[in-house]
Amino acid sequence: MTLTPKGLATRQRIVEGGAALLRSEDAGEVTLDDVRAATRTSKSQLFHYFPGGKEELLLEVARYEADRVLADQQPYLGRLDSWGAWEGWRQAVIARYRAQGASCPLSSLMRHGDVPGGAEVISALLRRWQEELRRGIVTMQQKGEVSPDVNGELTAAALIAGVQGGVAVLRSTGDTTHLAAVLGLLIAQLRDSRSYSSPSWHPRATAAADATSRSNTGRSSSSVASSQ
Amino acid sequence: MTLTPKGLATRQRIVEGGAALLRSEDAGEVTLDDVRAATRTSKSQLFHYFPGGKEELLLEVARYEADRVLADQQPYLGRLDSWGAWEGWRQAVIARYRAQGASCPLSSLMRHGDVPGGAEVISALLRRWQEELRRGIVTMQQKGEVSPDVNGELTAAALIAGVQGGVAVLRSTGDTTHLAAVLGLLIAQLRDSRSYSSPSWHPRATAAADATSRSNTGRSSSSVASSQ
DNA sequence: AACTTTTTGGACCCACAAGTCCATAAAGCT
DNA sequence: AGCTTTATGGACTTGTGGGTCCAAAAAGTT
Repeated sequence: MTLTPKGLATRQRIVEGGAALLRSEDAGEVTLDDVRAATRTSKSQLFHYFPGGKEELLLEVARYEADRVLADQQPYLGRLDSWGAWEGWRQAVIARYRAQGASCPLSSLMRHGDVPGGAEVISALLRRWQEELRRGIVTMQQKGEVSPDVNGELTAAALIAGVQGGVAVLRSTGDTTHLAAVLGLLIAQLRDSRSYSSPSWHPRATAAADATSRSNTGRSSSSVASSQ
Repeated sequence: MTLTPKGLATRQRIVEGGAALLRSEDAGEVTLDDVRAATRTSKSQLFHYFPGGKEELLLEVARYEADRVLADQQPYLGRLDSWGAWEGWRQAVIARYRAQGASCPLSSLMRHGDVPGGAEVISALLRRWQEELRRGIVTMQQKGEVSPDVNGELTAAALIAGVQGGVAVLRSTGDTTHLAAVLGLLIAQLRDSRSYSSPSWHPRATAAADATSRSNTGRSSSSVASSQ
């Protein structure tokens, strides 16, 4: 069951066509017949290249899209070593998802619990993504642009949540305000951290239970980023 | 076509049963037969009380759940007038969604674009939610606990995005870290804002295009909240 | 060229889920 | 009680979508 060049091309065409469909339609709504029509293939081809049927096809599309997600954030994401790069990244994210508008194929799969391995693809993506952000924060700390007191891991996690939520809101309201706001605020917080001060309370990455007691007397200011 | 008390009760039973199902299963996966079984009703009853069929039923469930979302955040959400209340709110949100775990019925509907009016229910919920948060911020500003320079509208939007994203991540990884982190950070930013300082750049709610130029020289510190 | 393997077309099957229909039971009303 | 309206049960229809199958075309191999 080896793949000839021709077969490989066909397979790729199917994946890309499927991805395109999932960008405009929900995962549960796309039918194999849609894919067939969009890729000018026959039923037997779909099952030939994806013996596991729809599930396997969707999983492959998910992998394909997961790579695109990170790729679309380059070159910024890989080089978060200046405030300009951070702003560029923020804009790239906003632009990407504004353009996409409808429903991103991944969140389609995200909740498609019935696809075994789908959750794994998603969480792997989130891990890679978060790690890139964390490295960006560390880089900024090394350059003295971000306070060493900042917990990079936690802030990266917050940024990930912010992106996901911003995109979720965007998808259901068509408005980029929330996405822009949360990223702007979190980045502003990073930027302002360097200006120094007295954190009476230190961030912990591996915090055990809950930080209910957080009496804080540090003085500081917070700036707020904006963009519609 | 008036509803007798008995009929009303049945109708309610269907809505609640449907909501329960949607809490554990995806909207697209739940069948009318599932609802029928779970609510001990017959096919004809479903169509009797919801002539619009599945669509109308889902919409009704969405409305029902939307109310619950806000209700589950009380009494904190309606009374964000102290840092304790904010922390209580944060904990309530985390607890609620951790307990729910699986998929929230709303996000199920959120992307179910084929349900006319569904998007409206969602965005109405988000608006109400965001407004409550905004009022909380204003209250804190009036009490001098939050800097008047903070843009409440924008910060509330960011919190909404944070919650949505945190929950999204939670749903696909089972981890509350992101949710806790983003809320913790945003609230910490609010708390630290009061400590005063010199915002050279002022937040704007109705900002026109993009804030690419945000040279900021304000001095401040940032604290980071944590919680597993 | 003869033969094997891969690729492709599309008819067919099957399960399942939404929605329809009619008959019957149970209220509600006078 | 007698009549009307509402509530309920469940069989039946219908459309659709995933998956199977077989046969033929196109490569690849010697």
